[in-house]
Amino acid sequence: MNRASALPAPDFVEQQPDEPRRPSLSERARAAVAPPAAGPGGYMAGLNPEQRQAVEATEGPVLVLAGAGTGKTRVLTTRIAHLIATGKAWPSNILAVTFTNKAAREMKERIAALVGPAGEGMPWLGTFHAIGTKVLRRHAELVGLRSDFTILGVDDQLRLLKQVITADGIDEKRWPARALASFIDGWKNRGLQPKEVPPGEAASFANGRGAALYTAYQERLKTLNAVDFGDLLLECLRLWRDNPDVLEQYHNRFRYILVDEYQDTNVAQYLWLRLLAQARKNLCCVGDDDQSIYGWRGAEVDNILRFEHDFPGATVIRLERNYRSTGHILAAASGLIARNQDRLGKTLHTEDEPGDKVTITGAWDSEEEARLISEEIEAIQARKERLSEVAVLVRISAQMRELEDRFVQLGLPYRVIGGPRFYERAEIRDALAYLRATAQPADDLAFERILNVPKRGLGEACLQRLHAHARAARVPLMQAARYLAESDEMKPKPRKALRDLMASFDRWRSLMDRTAHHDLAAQILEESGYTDMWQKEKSADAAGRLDNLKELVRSMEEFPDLAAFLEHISLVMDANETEGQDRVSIMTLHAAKGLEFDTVFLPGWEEGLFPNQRALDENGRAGLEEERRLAHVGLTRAKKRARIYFATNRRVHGLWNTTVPSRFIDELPEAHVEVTEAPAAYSAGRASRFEGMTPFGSSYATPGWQRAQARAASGGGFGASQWTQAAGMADEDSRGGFSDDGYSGRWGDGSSRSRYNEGFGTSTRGPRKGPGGRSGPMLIEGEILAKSTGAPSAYEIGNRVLHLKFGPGTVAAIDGNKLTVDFDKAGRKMVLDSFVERAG
DNA sequence: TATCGCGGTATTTTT
DNA sequence: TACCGCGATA
Repeated sequence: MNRASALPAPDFVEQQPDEPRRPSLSERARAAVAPPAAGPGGYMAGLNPEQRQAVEATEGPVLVLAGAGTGKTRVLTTRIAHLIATGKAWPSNILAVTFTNKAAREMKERIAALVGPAGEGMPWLGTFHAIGTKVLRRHAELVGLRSDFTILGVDDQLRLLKQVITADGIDEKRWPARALASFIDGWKNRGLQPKEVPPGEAASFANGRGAALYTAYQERLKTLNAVDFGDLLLECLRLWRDNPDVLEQYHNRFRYILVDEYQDTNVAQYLWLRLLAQARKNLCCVGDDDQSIYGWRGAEVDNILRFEHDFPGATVIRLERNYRSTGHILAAASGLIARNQDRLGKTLHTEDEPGDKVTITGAWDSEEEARLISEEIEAIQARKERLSEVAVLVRISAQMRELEDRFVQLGLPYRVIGGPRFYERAEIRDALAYLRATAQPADDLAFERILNVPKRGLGEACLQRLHAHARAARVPLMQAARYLAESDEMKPKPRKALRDLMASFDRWRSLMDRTAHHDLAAQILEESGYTDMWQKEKSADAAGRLDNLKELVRSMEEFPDLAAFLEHISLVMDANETEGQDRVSIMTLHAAKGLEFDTVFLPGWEEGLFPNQRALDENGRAGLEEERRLAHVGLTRAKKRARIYFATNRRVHGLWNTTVPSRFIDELPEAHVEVTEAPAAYSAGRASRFEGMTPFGSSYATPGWQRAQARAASGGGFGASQWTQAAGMADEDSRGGFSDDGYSGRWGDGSSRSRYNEGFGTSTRGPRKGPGGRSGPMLIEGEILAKSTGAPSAYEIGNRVLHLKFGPGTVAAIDGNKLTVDFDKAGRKMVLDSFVERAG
């Protein structure tokens, strides 16, 4: 429904690229009727002085350092409105770049709200990649492509690389395609074409074959008329450098350039912007060096740190007034980030009240941590606060599972944000491959992908044969297939399968101009046996996949034809957000950037996990600082409450490890933080306050679960300082040598750390198997009972149901709103009926 | 050609 | 522990 507006409108009515576009009639009429007003009550209303300055400094290079919650997007959108309102530029003269489709969409909406109805405004507002695509499609022939080039997803890219590697006679097991992909991505991020790769780096893959493989890969892409994500920027650079006249067109067109999240730009993007901005120099970059968390993906904090140097005479404006968080939260976050050396430095302040202090809570293990969090959330729920204002932000997705398990048991509604993107999902890419193969018979990658999906007996052997023939005859795979289906080179069975498949493609292709493209898509998925394949599959996510396919078909209606759909699909499809329901959000810290919640839970603040050992090992101080920025991002997501947790024991790759609280905890300014008392329910062991609290505590003779209780009870007894003392030795080491030694023992390799944990069993097969062991099930049972309403269930024994996590199953017994279900895959479980739906 | 079981591996992931 | 990808099997 709002997907229509969610997808950037296909730009069918573009003007000629040569001259700056004249405003359309409606644009002129609208401007005449309702000019946005800058005065009181106008678009400038409510801006603070710095924000206003950022809006009005239209000429020359401008860097807006916008701290978390300081109204960054507001400035950006108002600035665009201002440019338009003052007649300095038409919407089509403004280039506004974002990183995500979501950000682009939001900006579009907000601008529409400021300057007038949506519709044709801002044709050049979009992601780097979307705009790069648009540019390339216009000048494709100048970089050796056709304008209908396809954009490869990561999986296509990997398959292609695998082929390239094997074709070079290299053992793909020793030199995996994934590794090469990350090399190539790295080079592309830095704007390097194959011949520009430093020899030393090229040598590090497959005994010096790196650069050659990169070259071969690029050649394969050109043959296939395809590009990968990196090329969308890289090819623009090549285009503009080799064709000054084309670059000049864009200089004339883009009179003002705005960039969102500048701290996340990589070298290629920097070069891209510099080329475009060099003529008029009206470049406005908005960002926050303290929120740069994508260094590992090629983002260069340096771009923002060097801005004044790169663009001489730049105006730098700092937005430091925070409109989001209460005082203590902001002060805690500021105190933490102040420890970073590589930063331009901002001091956030708020006029809001101090509010609650940031809390720190220690838990015995990750299970208890999940329990404490879920209990707090239940309290929030009981207070009738909205769950959509609550988020749990984790460092790594592996942390999510325990939380999810817990939430499922309690019946707490949650949603996981992130995960695989809609268009990256296997079923979507398969469906797209069918459509591509139908619309573009020369699309070998697409054809190869679906040749044996669903299984039709056309396996590896058949594919090899097709390849051989295609290569020999220099024709696309599809054509080779057609030939082989008629020749007698193949055994009867596969031959018939191939012939049937080709007949199907012919039929679909003949329907293309007679059938609505979305109906055709549905028909293709049906007749190819693809939907059948998932219907037969009994796994938990099969139903979801079928839904996704339906969603895909539905979203096609928004486009005029198949070609238009395929052109835009790879860049703009978003995960279908099931909004509207009141749920707790669980996501990684990375995914949380740009969001805000009343209450934010931050579990897992432990050395090794957060800051992450690997980040430390691989990037030393820079890695540590990026982790610290991540912590800062996490804290600044909170409007009213931020709660930090750490667990003393956590299972890593299946082994139990004893952990030390994160150094970030000790780095928080004490005045704005409090260490929580354990909830009354767990105060049974209060006396044993000093037991079980250190990683090498004396209490290991006590059964695990008892220690957990004691530990929780003593929660308030030891502040950060006590921890520092208790864990002093480990702490010192971990601080000293994060890049090479001391505590370097990689997490999960107990060897070098066991000296801190003598007798404790750093890595065991489960510390909690003592008598009484897991008191868990009992407790859980109790909770389920407590929540049971006793109301008659809507289900009957024998009903087929579908569960969020466990997949399809049959109801075996009913007790109020509790169901006992025999799941096809997961076995017998007891679940709340609100967690299942009827399976058709 | 499909399936089983073994071993290796295990951050973060805007496009 | 859990998953994935590959090689050995039927």
